[in-house]
Amino acid sequence: MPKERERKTSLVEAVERLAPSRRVKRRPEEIGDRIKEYIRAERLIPGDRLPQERDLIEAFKAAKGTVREAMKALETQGLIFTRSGPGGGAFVARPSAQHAMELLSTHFFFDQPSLSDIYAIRKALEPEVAALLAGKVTTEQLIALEDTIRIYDHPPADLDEHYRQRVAELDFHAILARLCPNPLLGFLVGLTHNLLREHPAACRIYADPAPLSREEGLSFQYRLLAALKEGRGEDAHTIASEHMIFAERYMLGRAAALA
Amino acid sequence: MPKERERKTSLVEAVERLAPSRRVKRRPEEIGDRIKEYIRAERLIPGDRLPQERDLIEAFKAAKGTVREAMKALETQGLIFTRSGPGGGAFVARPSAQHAMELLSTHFFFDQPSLSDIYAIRKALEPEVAALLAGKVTTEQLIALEDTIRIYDHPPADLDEHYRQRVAELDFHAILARLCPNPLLGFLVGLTHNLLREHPAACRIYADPAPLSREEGLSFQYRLLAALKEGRGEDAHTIASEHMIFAERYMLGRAAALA
DNA sequence: CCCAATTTGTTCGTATGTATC
DNA sequence: AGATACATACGAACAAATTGG
Repeated sequence: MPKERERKTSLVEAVERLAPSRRVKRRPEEIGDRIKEYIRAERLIPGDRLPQERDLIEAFKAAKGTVREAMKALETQGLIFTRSGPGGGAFVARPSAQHAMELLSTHFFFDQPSLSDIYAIRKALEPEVAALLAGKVTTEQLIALEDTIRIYDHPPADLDEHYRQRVAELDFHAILARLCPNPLLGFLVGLTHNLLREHPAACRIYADPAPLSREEGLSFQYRLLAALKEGRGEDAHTIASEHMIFAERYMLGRAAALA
Repeated sequence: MPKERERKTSLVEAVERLAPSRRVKRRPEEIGDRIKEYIRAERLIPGDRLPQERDLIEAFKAAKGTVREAMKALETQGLIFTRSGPGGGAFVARPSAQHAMELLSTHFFFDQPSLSDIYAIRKALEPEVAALLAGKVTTEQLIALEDTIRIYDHPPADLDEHYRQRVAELDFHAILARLCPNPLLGFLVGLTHNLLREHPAACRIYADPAPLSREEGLSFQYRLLAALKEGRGEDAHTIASEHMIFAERYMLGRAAALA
């Protein structure tokens, strides 16, 4: 394994090259930053393997626990993951939108945005998603969307199905967000869905067997699907916008009724 | 210190109450989640102190290093911070938007959104900020905004001032985002600014002494300020929207010229 | 200014778990 | 099944930082 040796050497070199400014940070932070720089400098991509724990310990002249804390921080940031066993070690991770959204949800741990705060974003962004997607949805993707609608196109038999239907309605929009050609836009819209999913008021509404006007809600999604299929971007924008206004009014009304 | 004792007891109880499902997660993750639940259950708020390392070790029957890895993960998430020395320990942190955005920047480590991806968000969201803010900006806040404009209301003397002017232009919008009564909206808009600040193409544009049409850009901000002052929400929305369209066209044009 | 107490931060040696061959 | 290579967890000791006398 000469490749392994080269990499080891270059890590040590990289470490020694950037030697100064000791002790301005705590050791694990410093090591974590160095490893980040190393990933950049070596142009490592997701799936690539990092040096072994043992080698990192040697390169940084740090204890196992310290290196492990540094790796833990990188793992929490979603930058690496680890596997044990032979051939195991730390690997560069592929950034996952889900992981990033969970990180953000701890940011809203204390002051959660209100329902109308969230819907202000949805009203502004989801129409853009719809407009971007018009005429660009493949047949399979359309089928997936229709399958999702089918979950909630009929009255629920029990409370459990009722809940699953409400989740599926969010899923419909989440699928659109994932298909969005603008990854940032898709990410932000997905984030609003995540915030809704764990919003206390929204959870109460979803769990409550509400007298929702099924036809009115469904008609938006059917019309949206048709507009997407036929590439009518402006129509898709308008429909999505009306849908969001409708959904917000419904959610705020239910929240007031339950409170 | 009876308070300290109660808290300790309730941690142990909380740990033992939720005892099942061992070994589905790795130990530090499990401990980290438990501590999060503990923070929720005890209604701890930013500034409150968590149990000492020693007590956590005892409560979870784990080794010091394991607990430290768990705390490191929470610290990385921006949920806690630690101090050493007497009276030190782990404390619940106040969520910082800056920290959260830095976490996200590692998510866009590999595939950065394009300039037009970012401007698609800005075009949709910044007008909303402007509309929300109309008539709600205090005199001091208006002064701060005017001070920022004054940084770039005149031709730059040298390349360095030119760069600082471009940064100040973003700052103007960042100030508006911070003032935004919808914290989620403010956060997301601030995120787009952060993405721009570290976007390679945007950095090149900012560093380049470009022939920008100063008057046209400035007129947007003066008109916006007037609309905000006089509470004309719809006007503010329109002006911000036009400004974003103008800014995007400018940025895309410069990017093409530099590439 | 230093000394002592307290609490986190770091190190080391060892043992255990886990996946691969 | 057994050997190997790796991460994971443990426990005791020591170092550094911070506070108050």
